[in-house]
This record gives sequence, structure tokens and C-alpha cells, in this order.
Amino acid sequence: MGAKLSKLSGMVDRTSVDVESRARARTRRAILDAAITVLSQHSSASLGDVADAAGVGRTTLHRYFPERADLLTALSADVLAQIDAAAERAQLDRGPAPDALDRLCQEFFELGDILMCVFSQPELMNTPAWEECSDADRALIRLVERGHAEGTLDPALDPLWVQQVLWSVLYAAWQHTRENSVSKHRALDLCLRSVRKVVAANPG
Amino acid sequence: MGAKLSKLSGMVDRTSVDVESRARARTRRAILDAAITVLSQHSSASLGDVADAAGVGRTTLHRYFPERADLLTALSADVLAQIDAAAERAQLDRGPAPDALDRLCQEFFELGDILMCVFSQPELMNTPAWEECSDADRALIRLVERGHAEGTLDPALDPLWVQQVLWSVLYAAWQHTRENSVSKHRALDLCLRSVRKVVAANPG
DNA sequence: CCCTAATGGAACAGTCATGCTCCACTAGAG
DNA sequence: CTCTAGTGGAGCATGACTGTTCCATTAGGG
Repeated sequence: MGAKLSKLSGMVDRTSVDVESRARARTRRAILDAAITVLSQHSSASLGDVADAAGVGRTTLHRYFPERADLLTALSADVLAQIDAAAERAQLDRGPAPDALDRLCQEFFELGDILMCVFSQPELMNTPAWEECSDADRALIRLVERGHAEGTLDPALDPLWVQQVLWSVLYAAWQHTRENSVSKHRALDLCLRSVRKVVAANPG
Repeated sequence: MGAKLSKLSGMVDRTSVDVESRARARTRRAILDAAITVLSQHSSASLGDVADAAGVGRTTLHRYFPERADLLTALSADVLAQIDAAAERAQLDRGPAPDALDRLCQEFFELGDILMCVFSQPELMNTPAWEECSDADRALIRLVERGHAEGTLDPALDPLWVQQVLWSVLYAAWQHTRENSVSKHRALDLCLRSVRKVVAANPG
């Protein structure tokens, strides 16, 4: 991919590069979004299904991602970036730990299908970049340790477990909306309430 | 399948039927167990992989389950039966609701890969028998409603949500053992502690 | 020991996703 | 308007999985 782009940019001037990038970036994004939607529901969907969902031809998809592995790699990177961005928005280092966890929960909940992708494709997160040390992961670990120090988070729950529970309860919330036709608002409320109760420091 | 069995039983006497059934039942069980193990990790694994894991030839697998769909149907029924059996063992109608939920959690935790199967293959549970009304489901719903009446379970959490959280925290616990090399004992402890905190009625 | 059910391997055709090429079409920059 | 990047469709070769048949071998009951 890099070879092709550099070849193109060598053929045209700077302004043209921008315009091209706009068109290509739009298509690329459409494909990635479609991939997230489709693969979050059926992890072994064909590339044709993804192309259809993206509203592009299979040929075009192959032009952007020559092999299936290329699409998955790009998908992985995109998901990782969006998760990190959500964690950034939550400003985990600010305010009481339980409140910060609330904010993170809400930001992650908004990710929707991206969330489900991570769950239904755990093997997709085995790239070097995901080796359990994304920015979001590290921020969350810091947050939990801070909560322990503050006495606001249950000291019996180590950071990795808090992370597991957070993600799985988010998953539960989305499943709750899908299977039981519960409103997103209600699901988020249950999610927040449940996570808060789990991580709360024992009053005794 | 039924046709073949009835044909066989028509050719031999009663005692032989039992012996045959023993051999066949053993192979059948090996295949189902292998399917649970393999498909819980890679939901689109080939039948050859399942046969290998079961220690039988692909031909033999096809003899028991002519088509892939037949295997999945049998798998679904088997998983459902094992879940119901686990719920039965938990005796949900006995004792305080939180304690009963604890027992259910422990029984489900022991199911291991069966648990992961349900998670990674939700589409597999779309058979008539699974239409959200298995014995285990109904028992759990009764249990939560009883807890609400007793005042021992949080009235803000409806039965379906409790079910979602229970399953997803169980999933989290198993993932915790897989990814973070945590002992099963420790994971179960965290799981029980977390579920208890979530469902507890607010003291205030 | 004998016999049969049960199994495993090999081979085969059919199906489907994939990766690739070629060509015609369209929109948008100049 | 002209030209080109971008696109979409048809077609083709390939490989993997599937479902099936046939045959040789083995384990276990009588």
C-alpha cells in the first residue's frame, strides 16, 4: 500500500495529493466502518459482504486492502485508535476515580459496534500494538491504582480484573439492547450502576 | 440419524443394542466434547479440526453428523442440557437469593468451554429450544424475582439484566484466566465477589 | 476363534471465498 | 470541455472445506 501511495504522490503536485487523499480517505473510512459493523456481528463474513455494506465494489475493497489480512490489520489499528481516543476524552486522571470510571464507561459505550468487534474477534487483537499496553490500558491501570490509593476503589480488585469486568459489562449492556430490545439509555444506566457497584470500596 | 439407529436396532437383539450404544455413545461424546473445545476458541474451525481434536477420522464424524448443521444442532442441545443440569445442581429455589446466585455462579464457572461456546456462538442459540425460555432461564428469573421480594437483590436490576451481567462476568473470569494467567480459584473468587456486589440490594 | 460393527484413509466432485486481471464507466480537477 | 483518478463489473484460477463413496483394517462381543 505504501508503495502505491508514494508512487502516486510522485506523479502529482502537492494540492492534488490532498484532493486525492480526500476521496480515498472517504472510501477507506466507509470500508472500515462497514467492516466494523459487519464483522462485529458475523466474524467470518466474506469480503463481498463487507464491500456491499460499505456500498463499494469488491474490486475497490481489494484495491485498498489487497488481502483479508490487510483489512484486519487496518481494522485492528482503527479500533485501537478509537478506543484510545475515547479513553483520552474521559480524562481518566481528573477527579475522583469512580467518576473517571463513569466517564470512561460512557465513552466506551458510545463506541457501539467497535466494542463488539473487540469481543467477537479477540484473535484480532494479537498484534504488537495490542500487547496489553495501549494508551487506554495504561491510563486505566493508573486510574485503578489511584483509586486504591484514594480508598475509593475496592483494593481486592486488581487493575486487570477491573478492566475485564468493565469490558464485559459493557458487552452485557449492548447485548441487553440487542436481544431484549432495551433502550440504549436504559442499558447505559444499568451498565453504569453495575460497574459502580462492582468497583466500589467496601464501606466496612 | 434416527433412521440409521432404528435400522441397526432392528437387526440385533436388545443386549447388543446396549453394547453398540456404549461404543457409539462414547464416540459421540468425544466428538461433542472436541467440538465444544475447538469451536469455543475458533468458531469457524473446520470439521477436520474437530475430528482431529476428537481423535477420530473425518469420515467417522460425518457418520455421526452428516452435515455441519447436524453437529451444531447436537452441540446446541448438549450445551443447553449441560447448562440446565448446572442450574439444577445449584438448587436456585433453596435458601437466600444471593447464596443461590453464588451457587449458580460456581456451577456455571465449572462449565468452562461450554460457557465460551455460548458467548462466541450466539447465533448457535437461535433454535426453538433456546427461545430464552430454558429451564435454567426460568429458574434464574424466578430467583431474581424472589430476591426482589425478599429485599436481598437490587430492585433496580431486572432479571434479564442480572442474567446478562452474570454471564458476562463469568466470561470475564475465564478470559482473566486465559489472558492474564490467573488461577481458576482466584478468577472464581473475583467473579463471585463481583457478582455479589452488583446484585446486592442497596443498604440505604 | 469368528464375525460384525465400527473405524480410518483415500479419492472425488461440488461449492464458495479469495486474489487477481482486464475493461468500461463516471465524477471531478484543471 | 478534457483528462485522469477512482470505481465497478465480469471473468478466471486457486485453494479450502464439504459431503460422499469405497475399501481395508481393527476392536470387541458371542
